[in-house]
Amino acid sequence: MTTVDKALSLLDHFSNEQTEIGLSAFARLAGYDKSAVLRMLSALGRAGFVEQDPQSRKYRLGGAFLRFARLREATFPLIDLLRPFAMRLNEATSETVHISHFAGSRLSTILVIDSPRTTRVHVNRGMTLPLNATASGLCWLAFSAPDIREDHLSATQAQYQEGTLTDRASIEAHLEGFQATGYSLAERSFDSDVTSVAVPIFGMRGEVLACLSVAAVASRMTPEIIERNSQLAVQIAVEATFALGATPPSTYPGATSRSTYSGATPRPSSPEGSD
Amino acid sequence: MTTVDKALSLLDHFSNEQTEIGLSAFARLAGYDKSAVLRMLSALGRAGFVEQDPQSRKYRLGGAFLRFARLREATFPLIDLLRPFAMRLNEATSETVHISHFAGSRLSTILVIDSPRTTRVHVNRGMTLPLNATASGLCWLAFSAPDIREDHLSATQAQYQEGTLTDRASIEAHLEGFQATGYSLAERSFDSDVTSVAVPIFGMRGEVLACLSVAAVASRMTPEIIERNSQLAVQIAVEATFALGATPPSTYPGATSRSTYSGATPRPSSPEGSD
DNA sequence: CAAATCGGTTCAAATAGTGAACCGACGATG
DNA sequence: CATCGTCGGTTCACTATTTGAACCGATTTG
Repeated sequence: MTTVDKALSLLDHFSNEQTEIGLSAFARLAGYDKSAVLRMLSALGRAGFVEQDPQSRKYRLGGAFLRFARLREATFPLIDLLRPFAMRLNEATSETVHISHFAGSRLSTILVIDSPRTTRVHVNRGMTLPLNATASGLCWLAFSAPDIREDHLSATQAQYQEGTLTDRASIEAHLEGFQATGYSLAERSFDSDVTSVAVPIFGMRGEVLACLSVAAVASRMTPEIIERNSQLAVQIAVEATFALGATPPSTYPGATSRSTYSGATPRPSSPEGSD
Repeated sequence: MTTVDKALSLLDHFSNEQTEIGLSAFARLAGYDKSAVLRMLSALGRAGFVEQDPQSRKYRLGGAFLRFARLREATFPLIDLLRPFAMRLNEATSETVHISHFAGSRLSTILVIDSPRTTRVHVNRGMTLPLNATASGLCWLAFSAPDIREDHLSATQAQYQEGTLTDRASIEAHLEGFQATGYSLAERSFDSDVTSVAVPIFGMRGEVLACLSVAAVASRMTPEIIERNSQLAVQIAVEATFALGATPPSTYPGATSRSTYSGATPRPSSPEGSD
């Protein structure tokens, strides 16, 4: 593990719950020596990746991320390209739809379109999703390369609800089922009132670029509705994969539904777009 | 300069013009050894800050920036807070308004609201602005701390147009003028058809958090219009500073116009927000 | 007011980074 | 179709950077 790895891993300790961290707390969290952490934070600060609150002397994420995120979307406009597909799925299901993306050893939500219903699931943009407890996480595991899957299966899995999958054998059994059907399902597994399905969007090398997910209040999700929503999701995800210039792997069950492709109508970028 | 500094400085070679860079090109651009660059890029890749195109083997910015940018805005919602002020200035002037932010040794545009007119200035979100040639850059220099200003004045300044300020003496002379009036002015200095004014928004320690700028087709910007737009900008920037919980430094000329403060109405976050 | 904790500094010891040389693969060029 | 140049990536002796225990003064806490 290089010094750069250590420095960058410091950033992983920031979260929605923990937005500011002091030097000593950082050293404790990361398990590095205080002087080492200070040197790394200074370097991160010089680059604008962290900044220090002048009052409290605590560190928080820096403004450089705004620039780089913009540049990243200019380079590879994932969110812009996928938004219209998420919107179509949202319209077709009237449920909250979100897209998550794996980067830097986290699966994180990059786009959310809320359900129009009065009772609906709220998903925070930017939220990190556990791989074993959410439909998106299980989807990512199921359709990723075996060696990548192995890395994450060997880690211990947190239990969020009674029905959360935590032991390796049952997770693997479910993953095989998801590979066969083309979508993943998580019933009251992360949140006790939420049932979700998720489907993979593939990149040009057959890797899972993102997961498209429908999240609904669990009581609404009868087997029939689950079936209908997942079919819609599979179909739209396959279209999204094609729109990205990729093709789903031949092993992907939804790949046969290419005939239903009716042309995507992505809009370039929301003029009102935030950030 | 630590290894972390070097690794992070690699990212600065990405731009809107250069979105993908190969290993050897990187080594040449950065002036480091190829093996060192490879090691640093690998570390950046492990953290999701760069990713490699599987075909061309070139490197591009990674997906982790999406997560961190979101987290940064959750921690410190600069863009969300400033958007309503930029919109008010846009409505009051009917010109393109943009806000720029200094981080990681770059001044970069974080928010743009286009003019409604048929001839208007287009500013790219995410664009890096030269300090000596734009109203925003000059504004940032004029109202930053002397030692920070010194660092950037001692660097050589690029010439973009005939009238671009490049020699240190005349830049400093202009900065003094801007400090006296409270706003900066750049006439046909970066783009030959654009004239801009910019004003500082201050943070809690009196530092320049962001610059608010009005950019217009140069032929429209008569001295009277410049005067009017800059007065509006100063007034709104002072309000924005107060809305951030800060107060402009007592030396700032616009600070006296506090009486005109009529209450900010920031909306929390655009539900249609992109990214 | 004493004890604990904070952010930050120091320096000898230990570890990680460096870079010239080298590799096979690929694409132009003669 | 052989040659040359360049590509991404690897190796390893040499060397420069990182490490962490001890220490500092300033706050915070009991």
